[in-house]
Amino acid sequence: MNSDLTLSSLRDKGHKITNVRKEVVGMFSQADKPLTAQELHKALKTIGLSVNKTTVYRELQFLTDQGYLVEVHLNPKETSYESTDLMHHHHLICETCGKIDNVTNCLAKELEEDVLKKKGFEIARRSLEFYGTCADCSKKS
Amino acid sequence: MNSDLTLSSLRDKGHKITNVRKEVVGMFSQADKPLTAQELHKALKTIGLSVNKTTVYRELQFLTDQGYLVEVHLNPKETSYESTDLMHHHHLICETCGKIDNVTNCLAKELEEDVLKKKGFEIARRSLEFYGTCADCSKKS
DNA sequence: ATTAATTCGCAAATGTCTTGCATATTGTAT
DNA sequence: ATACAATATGCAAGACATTTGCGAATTAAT
Ligand SMILES: [Mn+2]
Ligand SMILES: [Mn+2]
Ligand SMILES: [Zn+2]
Ligand SMILES: [Zn+2]
Repeated sequence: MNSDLTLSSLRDKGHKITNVRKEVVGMFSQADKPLTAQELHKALKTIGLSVNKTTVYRELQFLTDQGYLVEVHLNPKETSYESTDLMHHHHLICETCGKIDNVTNCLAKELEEDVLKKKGFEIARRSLEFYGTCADCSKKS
Repeated sequence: MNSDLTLSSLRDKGHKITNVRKEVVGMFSQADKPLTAQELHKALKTIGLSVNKTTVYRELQFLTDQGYLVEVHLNPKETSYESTDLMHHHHLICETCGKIDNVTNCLAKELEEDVLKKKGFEIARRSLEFYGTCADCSKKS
């Protein structure tokens, strides 16, 4: 548990609880994949909370600044975000259907220590994504 | 050698050799880090070849389509490119000074096979970047 | 109910990247 | 050298994600 993305945590830190914040926090708690500003905006509208896109951007900025979310760059078009509460994992991105799956195994620990200490480079964070074809899409071809 | 980014290779494939193409190919051959459209545009201007930014974008698109370059997404702001001729490597990105270094070691292949075959996911390409503080910047702090 | 701090909506601006179209350049055939 | 077809280029216009300014609305505490 990296930061505890909950309303009570936010309240404890003295942050205001707005309708948008409430819903966004809920969505990230339940999300099984990274979410973009556009996706959130649409999802909020769907549940009847019509909010301005700017507000969504500001909320993402806020939650990221507070350490509740991290940016994930899966494509060059738009930034995705996910909760920092999530267990360490990497992404499997199907380039055919777009589905995003997770790998919870960590593939890089030895590599990090071995190679990077030699360079004197202190790793703060890593980004590892696999692009390819998911099982479902493989069958269909 | 993945694709041979040279003028003769381009000629052999029937592609025209323009001044811009000549210089861009040269720049990618010598580059020790991924380059962005903006960086190329500036570099071309510096050597006295004032070309429109659109042309730079189109050249990058062209060389990527032909398999000479690959996109690298180091930050959410802009896309970088590098030659596919380069030896397999990953990036060390210093978040303090912006310097980009390479790691030529690769992830344990077995791990990829082990974990991903279980998911039935066929890996086409992987993206691995480390963000942190380089040796130089560590010393200064 | 007051009030201070924060958030929201709206319009405008940024910056990257793309597209349409007319013109210029390249490589090749004559 | 000339003519031609294919391709590349410049310029203007657009598409879009993301940011910013600012006044109005909302939140939480007094
Ligand atoms: Mn994830
Ligand atoms: Mn590289
Ligand atoms: Zn798929
Ligand atoms: Zn540095």
